[in-house]
Amino acid sequence: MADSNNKDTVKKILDVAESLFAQKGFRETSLRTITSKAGVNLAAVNYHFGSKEQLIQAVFARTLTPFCDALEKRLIEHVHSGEKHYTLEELFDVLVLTAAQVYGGDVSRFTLFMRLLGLAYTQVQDHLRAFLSENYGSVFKRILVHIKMAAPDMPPKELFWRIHFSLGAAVFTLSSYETLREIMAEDYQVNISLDGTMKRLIPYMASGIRADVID
Amino acid sequence: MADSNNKDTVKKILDVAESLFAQKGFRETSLRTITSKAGVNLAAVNYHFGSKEQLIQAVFARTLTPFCDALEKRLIEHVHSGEKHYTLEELFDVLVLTAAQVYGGDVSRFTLFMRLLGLAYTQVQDHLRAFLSENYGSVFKRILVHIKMAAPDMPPKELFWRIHFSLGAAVFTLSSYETLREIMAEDYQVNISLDGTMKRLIPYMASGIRADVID
DNA sequence: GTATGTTTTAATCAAGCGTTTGAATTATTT
DNA sequence: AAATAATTCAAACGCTTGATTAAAACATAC
Repeated sequence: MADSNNKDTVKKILDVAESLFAQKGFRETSLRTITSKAGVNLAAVNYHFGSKEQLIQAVFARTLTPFCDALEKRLIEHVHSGEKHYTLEELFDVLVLTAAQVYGGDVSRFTLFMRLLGLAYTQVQDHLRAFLSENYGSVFKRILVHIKMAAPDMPPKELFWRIHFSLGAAVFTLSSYETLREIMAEDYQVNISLDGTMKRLIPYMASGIRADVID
Repeated sequence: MADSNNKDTVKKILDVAESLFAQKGFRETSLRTITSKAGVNLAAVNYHFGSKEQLIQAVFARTLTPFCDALEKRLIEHVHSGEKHYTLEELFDVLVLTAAQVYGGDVSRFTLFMRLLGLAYTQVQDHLRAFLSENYGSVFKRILVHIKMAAPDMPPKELFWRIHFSLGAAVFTLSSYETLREIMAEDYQVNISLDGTMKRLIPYMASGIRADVID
């Protein structure tokens, strides 16, 4: 079993696929482009992953699994610690911190992945949606519980909407981060960081969620 | 010149293409699917529009042109009227009203188009981005001016970010409106309307944009 | 050093794509 | 009614796609 070479090929494919999927989308990235750019044979994808669909899922799992595990651990620990509920800002901070921890400072890979997450919402990949909800749905539900504790006075329906508004703001912004960065540099002569962008998102989302309910 | 039949074919193609593009994306919708569903010949697209790319642009133009014209007219009129600047809420209301006017109550077509707008951001279609910015960039800039008047104390960079956060919230929410509606009905036994959703977006975005700047 | 299982390779397959073509059909003009 | 222009049609073209195959190369174990 040539494990060293094996892992090389698998990793090379995952790296290139992640990058190309984020740049072009799933459908518009061919296995030929991936394998040639990774310097491996065309058949390697089907050999190591089974199919293109399973490669897509593997790309998500590689990042999502450690992130969700780390996040779940933090959330559970906080409940067990007996400390006060998170505020919205604290909760969002935990998300950002956990993301930073998992990515270990590799900003461009993080933005790449946020783009992928955005694509997962907008591109038709039924197998992906099923895969994500099956494997990571429970963590999402756990976050929901913490948001509800942070905004106890908000009517549940209203809260539901505003969480989705926030999700949209975050996914949309982070997935088009590279473009926005360029515009920012051109129009405002300012270089912004990903960290800074996420920090800016937090007060926006928190304030939006807490807005007065008119109804 | 068989104009009546011509317009029929053109309209049939546009209707079907709009719907399919919104459901599946541009790349994953083939001309064969469009033409067969529209009941016209495969070659009709290339005959009437020139290419698939130009068909995509035509789908956007059909809705965007009347919308932007109507919006521009309203904004200019308000400036000339000498009344006070719009508040953020009033400005967003104008956007919603104009959209409703252009769509004339056809909610499903409106949400369809919002999905398309979301796709335009996330799918790689350089020709589309160029087409949109060339034809509708001036209207976008005009809206920016009004937002700046509505939030005069906000530092321009911060405002820039928050506008994009809001754009993300709106596009994301409205483009997945149908799905959210189903979840809402299931989990909360409530039927929500598109109008109601947009109305809910307004205080969220306005409050988010006005959040305290920490810097 | 031979045997065994794993990985890589090049070639090929069937299917789907956007586009083009030239003839047939339909509508308009004279 | 004849001539002309616009539209529709079926068929084909060249190309790219994901997947499969059988042979070659490689690593590991005995």
